[in-house]
Amino acid sequence: MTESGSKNGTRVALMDAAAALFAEKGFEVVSVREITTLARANVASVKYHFGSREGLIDAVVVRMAKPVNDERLRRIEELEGLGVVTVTELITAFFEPLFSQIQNSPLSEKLFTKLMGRVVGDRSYELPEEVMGQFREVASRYVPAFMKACPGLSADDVFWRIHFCFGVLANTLTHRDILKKISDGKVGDEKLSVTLKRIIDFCDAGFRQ
Amino acid sequence: MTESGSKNGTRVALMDAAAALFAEKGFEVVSVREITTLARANVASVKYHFGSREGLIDAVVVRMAKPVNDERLRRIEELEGLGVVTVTELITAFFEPLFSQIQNSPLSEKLFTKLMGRVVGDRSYELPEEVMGQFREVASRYVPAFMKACPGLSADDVFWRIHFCFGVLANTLTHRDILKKISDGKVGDEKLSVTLKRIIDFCDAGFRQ
DNA sequence: AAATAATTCAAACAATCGTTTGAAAAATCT
DNA sequence: AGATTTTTCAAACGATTGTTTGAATTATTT
Repeated sequence: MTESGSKNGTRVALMDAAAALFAEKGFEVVSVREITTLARANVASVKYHFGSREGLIDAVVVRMAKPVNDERLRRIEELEGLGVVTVTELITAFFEPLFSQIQNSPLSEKLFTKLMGRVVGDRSYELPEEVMGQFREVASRYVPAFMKACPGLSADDVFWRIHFCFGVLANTLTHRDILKKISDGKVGDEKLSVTLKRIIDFCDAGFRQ
Repeated sequence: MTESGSKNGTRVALMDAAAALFAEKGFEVVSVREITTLARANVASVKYHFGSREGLIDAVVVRMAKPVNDERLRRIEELEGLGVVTVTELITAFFEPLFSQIQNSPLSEKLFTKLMGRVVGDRSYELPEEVMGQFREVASRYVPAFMKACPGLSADDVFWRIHFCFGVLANTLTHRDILKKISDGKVGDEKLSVTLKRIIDFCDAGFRQ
């Protein structure tokens, strides 16, 4: 009944295996048996530790999204404590937490970004209410900040543009391979930090118009 | 053995039903029996007309993507025949064909846009090679045009920014409901043409930076 | 009208799905 | 140590998956 530590071996093994498989193939097409096989655990362990397959998915998503949204909130507070805030700073504070969590993840950079893209963008999967609540809270903090940073923008404008930024992010993270295919292999290989800068610049310009 | 017309009743009924269900739920989670039930056809009709479930998916995707990509090619030729082309014109020529096809679709505007978003953005589904080839062709025409319109941009830059535009589009089309949830129902209800203008403006600014 | 081809149909295929069971094993506590 | 709880396990559950069959039906051609 310990909270964490050396116990929960099977539990985290299941989540790690599930995360890797979800990243590679998507939430809907990975079976419980695939997960338990990769985790070297019994089929029934999913029900025991997470109640159901859905419970496992939710746990994986929450584990990934929680620290990101927490850092988003931490960073906007930090920004607002310093005085006037620019759009560029807000966008950076919104995006960078995604990438700063890569180090803390059991997944490789590639798999982590893919999974994150799926969490943000995968259709046919309903986000857990806990994560939706986190997004709501993040939005409730960032939207007014964006409105203050861009006088003349309505709340509608800001919501839509944040939504657009999400889209850029989600599509970029999961679909670098498609870019490679379309460009005949000429484009798509670069360090993640370079890509992140591209994203931020694009969204920054789009936001400010 | 006629090409089209009053024949192929079951065939198009299957595609219409499948398209509606794919739009609503995603490609991976719709069963053949769901489709055939909605189409009032026999289970075996999918194998008979399309070879397999995959074949049906591909047919639905091709039917949707083909005219859009055709119009994209038509419009860029039209533009280039007129002389100097601006980024805004290119982006518009790239996006509008998506929306001008709504009238020709058996789906409602809402379902059509959702399905289109899935075609562009759904992970865990591999696009048919035919459609990938179309995208390649479209890219091979638009990328040089964008480079000419934005002196100083490399091919890398252009590919990435087109990729970003795709992301904005895909996420916007399928996830208007999420925007509504996050904004507590305050944002998300507006005519499609208004949203399209938002998208174009955002991408236009992002592209030109 | 007879013959041929195209299409539909009910029924069953084997495979896999998520879940459940109840007992064995391991870990923890008294 | 024994008692108690937590965790694992093999085996099977019923349901659903995409696919296949072979005969019945419909449409087309001769």
